[in-house]
Amino acid sequence: MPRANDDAAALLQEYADLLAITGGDAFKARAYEKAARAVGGYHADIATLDAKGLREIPNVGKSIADKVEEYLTTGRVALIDEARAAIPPGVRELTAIPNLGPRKAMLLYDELGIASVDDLAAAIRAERLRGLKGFGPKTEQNILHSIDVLKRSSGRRLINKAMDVAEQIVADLSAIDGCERCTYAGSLRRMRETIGDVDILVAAESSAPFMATLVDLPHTAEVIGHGDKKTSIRTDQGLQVDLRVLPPESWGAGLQYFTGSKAHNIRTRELAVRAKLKLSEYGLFEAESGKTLASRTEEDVYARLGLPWIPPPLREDRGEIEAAQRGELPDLVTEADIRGDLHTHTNLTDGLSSLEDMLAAAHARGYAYYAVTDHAPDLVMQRMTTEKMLAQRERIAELQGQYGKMRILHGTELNIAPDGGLDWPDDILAGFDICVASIHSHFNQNRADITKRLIRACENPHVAIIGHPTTRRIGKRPGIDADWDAVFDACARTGTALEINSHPERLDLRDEDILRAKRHGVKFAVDSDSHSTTHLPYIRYGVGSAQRGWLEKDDVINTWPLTKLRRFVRKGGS
DNA sequence: GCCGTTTTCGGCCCGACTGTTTTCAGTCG
Repeated sequence: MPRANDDAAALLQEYADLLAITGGDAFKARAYEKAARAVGGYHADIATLDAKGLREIPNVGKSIADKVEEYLTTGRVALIDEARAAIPPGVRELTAIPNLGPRKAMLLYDELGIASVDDLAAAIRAERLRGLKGFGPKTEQNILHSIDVLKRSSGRRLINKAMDVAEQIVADLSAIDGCERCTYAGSLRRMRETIGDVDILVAAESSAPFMATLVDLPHTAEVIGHGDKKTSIRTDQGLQVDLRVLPPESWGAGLQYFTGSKAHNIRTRELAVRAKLKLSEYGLFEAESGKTLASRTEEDVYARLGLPWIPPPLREDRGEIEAAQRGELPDLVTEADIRGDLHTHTNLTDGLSSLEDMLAAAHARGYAYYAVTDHAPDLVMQRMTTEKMLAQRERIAELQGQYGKMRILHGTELNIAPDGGLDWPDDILAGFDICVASIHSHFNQNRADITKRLIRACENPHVAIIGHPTTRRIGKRPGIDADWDAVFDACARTGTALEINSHPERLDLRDEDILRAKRHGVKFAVDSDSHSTTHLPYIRYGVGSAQRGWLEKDDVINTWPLTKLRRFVRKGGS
């Protein structure tokens, strides 16, 4: 279920944006931004906190605690409502365009009355921005391109947002009398990186109580359609949810049908037709007699088609049918296989939680090992120093053994400079248990330079993992342009793992990249890149991507026992 | 607006890049 923390954080962030747009005190805006981040990543559910508890959240003082409390009791904050009323919502929307910040958004609104992304695109095409201070031809082109990127991703949600909604609805519907089965299907069950709408299935004799409950849920904002077999609603966050209630004997066929993908279902239906059968959401039937052959479970349906059950993340018609027919489906890695997280932060750099809190949360997840990998000095804004790093190492040595048998690894996330160089010289790097190296800037280098840059990082004997390799941010920033086949070759040759970063905004590498990299013999690390204790569970989404990339347990280095992992990290050195 | 102390106000992540400008503002990480 979405925590109140997320809603409050969004509200505080909105107020920070509004302050920045109206040109208020920049430090005040920053204060709200910092508070928003802290509330969003706070370990406790704010709905359970009193005024004093709220004040204990870092960067939350009296004024912001009062506003959060007002939100918790009334559902709104008067001051934020006022600020919102002063600026059309479309103006804030403009700042979602990369390289267009609050000042330019406000200028566009003040000078030209532009109050939406569509307005802006139209204004540029009508050449109305000519002569506007700070906007030249290059900027116009960049904005148009960015709007394009934005549009292409619009309408789809990050997987964690859709998952929160789906899991809450499944819990609500499962509690109703007469509910035999209930789960989510569709692209969410296939663990796609973004979700268009949420499909919920229920197996029950009578549909009415489920339909009625969905329509009356607190987050239901609009009823799109309300029928006997199907009801569709839109949540207050604009996410469409379709509920289908199936007779229990059709559960398996329905689940198979509504899980998709469309391409996979076309293939399974073709198989049916060739066997003189008919496959629908109600079951697998003999074409002539109409006799039901299978429908109660997915396993039955696949078996009657001559196939083993196919895990949903594989159902994209990317060769899974053929592999299933040959009995060569991969034995996919699962979340339970993950023995540790190899890329995480603390509040020593830009994390929100303390070292001790992160370790306690990692231990609670049952990890056998856990790497602390704060940023290194080249990311100047993080103000890391060699002294701070060494102090952290000492502290970790003290804490070793205090979290059951979990081994704490001292690592770092290095910054790969434009020339492929790293923050620290080799003798310092040698002191770490594990080094992740990632690109954080200069995304626009040409393909040849980026490729050389990544390969040079791989060739460093201390770099075990390339973090978020493409640096993309879903819906916000495309990935860097590299000769990936050359990079994958270098990873395989040097024994450098590629990260599958599990943060829902990154999911980097993507499933297609993973499939490609695996063919080069690359190993992978599924990491959370946690900046708060609340981010550790994101690993499930990285595992989802790994499954979509057909990875097995042995492909993922953080499923390995520590001794084997340590051998890999040494890259053939001593 | 928050924080930390120098306990009552001054500092707040800092540097680089881009596209604009003609010396810099805005944006980003």
